[in-house]
Amino acid sequence: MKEKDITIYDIAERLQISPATVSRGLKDHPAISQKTKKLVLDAAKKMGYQSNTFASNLRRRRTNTIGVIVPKLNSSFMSDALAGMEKMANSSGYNLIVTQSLETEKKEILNASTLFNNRVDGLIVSLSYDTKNINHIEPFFRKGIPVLFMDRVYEHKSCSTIVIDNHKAGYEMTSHLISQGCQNILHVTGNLSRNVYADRFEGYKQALLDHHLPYKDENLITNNLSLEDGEAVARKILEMDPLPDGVFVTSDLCAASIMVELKKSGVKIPESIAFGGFNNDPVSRLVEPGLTTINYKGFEMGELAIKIMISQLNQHQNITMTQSIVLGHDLIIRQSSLRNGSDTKV
Amino acid sequence: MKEKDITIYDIAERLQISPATVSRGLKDHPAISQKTKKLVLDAAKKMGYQSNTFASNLRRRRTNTIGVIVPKLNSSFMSDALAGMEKMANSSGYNLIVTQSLETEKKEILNASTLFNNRVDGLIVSLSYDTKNINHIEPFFRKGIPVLFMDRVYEHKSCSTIVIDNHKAGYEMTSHLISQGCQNILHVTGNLSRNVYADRFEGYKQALLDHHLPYKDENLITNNLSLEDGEAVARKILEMDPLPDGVFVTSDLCAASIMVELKKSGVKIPESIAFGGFNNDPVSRLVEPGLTTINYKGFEMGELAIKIMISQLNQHQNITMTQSIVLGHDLIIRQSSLRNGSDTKV
DNA sequence: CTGTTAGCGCATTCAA
DNA sequence: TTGAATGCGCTAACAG
Repeated sequence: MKEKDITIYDIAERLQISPATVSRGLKDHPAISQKTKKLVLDAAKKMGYQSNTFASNLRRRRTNTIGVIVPKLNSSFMSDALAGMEKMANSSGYNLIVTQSLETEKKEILNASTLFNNRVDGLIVSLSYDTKNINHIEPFFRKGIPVLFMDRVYEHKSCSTIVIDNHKAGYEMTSHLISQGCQNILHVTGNLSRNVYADRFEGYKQALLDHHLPYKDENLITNNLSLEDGEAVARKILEMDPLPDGVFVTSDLCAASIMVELKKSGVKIPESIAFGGFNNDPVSRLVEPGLTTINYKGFEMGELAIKIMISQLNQHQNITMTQSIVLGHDLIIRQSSLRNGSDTKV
Repeated sequence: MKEKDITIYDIAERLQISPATVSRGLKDHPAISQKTKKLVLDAAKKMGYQSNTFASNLRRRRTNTIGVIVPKLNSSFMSDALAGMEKMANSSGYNLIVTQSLETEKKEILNASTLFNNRVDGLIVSLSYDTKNINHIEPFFRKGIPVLFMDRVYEHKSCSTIVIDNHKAGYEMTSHLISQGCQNILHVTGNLSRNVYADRFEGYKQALLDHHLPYKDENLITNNLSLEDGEAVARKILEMDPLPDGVFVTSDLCAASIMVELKKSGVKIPESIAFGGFNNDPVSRLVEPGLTTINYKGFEMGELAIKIMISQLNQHQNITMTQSIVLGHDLIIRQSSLRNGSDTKV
């Protein structure tokens, strides 16, 4: 510390008024004359005053900070969501402390504790792959700190949730593939103990059922949806007899990886195998053929998450109203699934 | 707040000892007997004590928090870098407050001020597109708060920097294209007032010079490197006469977008036009033909940034040693640039 | 409208 | 090794 911080006391002394008045002048306190307010503001600027957020937090018993726990920062969807959160939070005077669980329950628990100690005003969580329960969130409940689950959710009476209709999305994609003539559709997805994958899977099964197609266990493949997993799936597919005629992958990146690998072996897409992905990742536009996908915008979801959180923070603490929001999505049809001209955008 | 927080006073009362002793027991204070330490720790756990970070921060005059300003959270490189930062920070007991400038100087200034008020112990910055100067960082310098620039840097005596050798990378990519027979290479890049783009451009020019090829102003295109920009570039290319025989784009996403668009018009890649990108984005593996690119791993850069920052924080404040790190990169050669078999991996 | 007073919870003197 | 006392900087009561 080369220079000492300027405090409201310094300003008060310089202006020969009380620190309390300075404090009021700095904020938009109703009980302050325009004159002294201007005086204070001018002096503050001239003296290079910077408010000490900690002292203020300590006194006000709130931090204007929202804690975030996500599985991984570096996925297309999550980084979009975070970008949306940051934008909304920032423009509303909130800060974000961002943490990632790296898909492990252990780190998720650690992060929750850190954020709790940091007295975040609210918590936004997207669960890790292997989280079993939410005991680590209990302290927040006990203290009445709003908790919001986003995307990877856990149903709990005192939490808001924000998701898309994954069941419907899964149903739509599968139905679309069926409408294109697919009868033997592989489903490649993530850990089914997470709602997003479980719901999409249910949608997939329901669509088969409604179209009088059999569901087969061997058509379900679960993995981590990485590029490498995609290559492995492609090799697996090539050994199948008969080949599937459609593949529904709940990640565009993984889908693209499978496609590219299959094409190397001469498989025609969509003629032999039609493809559907999920997320509308940029890659879905760039892979060839263009990948049919579910558009599911993270940015807006992030913005909305913060918006709901802030509205909850502004309510009277005792009547916390939780909300369950289902965000819209849409099916974007590209070449990877088009085997005849008879389909329409949903 | 449904329950009141437990404080060290509550523990002290319960144990009939002083708050000071409790405070010592909770930390690893040297002057504390193992016996009372255990007593305190047990009581704390039983009572559900959670330390109040703010009070501690206020008292200790440090926050164990590092502020981060990046242009955009949601780019492949940045989210990787953030993931690396979060991991390293978290495992070292630091929190990250993450903000984005959305490529505008205005928001960057705002964010800097917020982070300053939050008394972050250190600041990591990657500059926005249109930042002209770093006056907004001055308060940090004055107060002796370590500042580290990452990737998009600004040379300043009291800042550490961490970059890759962009000049060399640009040189290598261009040389590689030349070695493949390209003689008329387009360069598509970002705002040249940012070091990363300026340096790559210089490398490009130097390579041309060294290979006795002319540099032409009309072969330089600057834009925001988005998918849409890529499509526009493709249209522009199609109108050129003669067509370029090589394109070096400093973003894989944009490069892929150009390639896809050109292929729609029947341009053969790499036969007619060879391509080189930058960043080793997943898309570079998935686009066809595979995109030759510069591998430049964000995750490690993020980890390293935090590591350096923390080591600086642990130094005595008066002898702050800044570091300038140049991280390695490598050229990954894929089909998009291969027009003969005579090249080797650099 | 402004001033006085009294903590928020913790960590560090200093003294014992 | 422990305790008492103090103040980090700010803001909310309360009083004027």
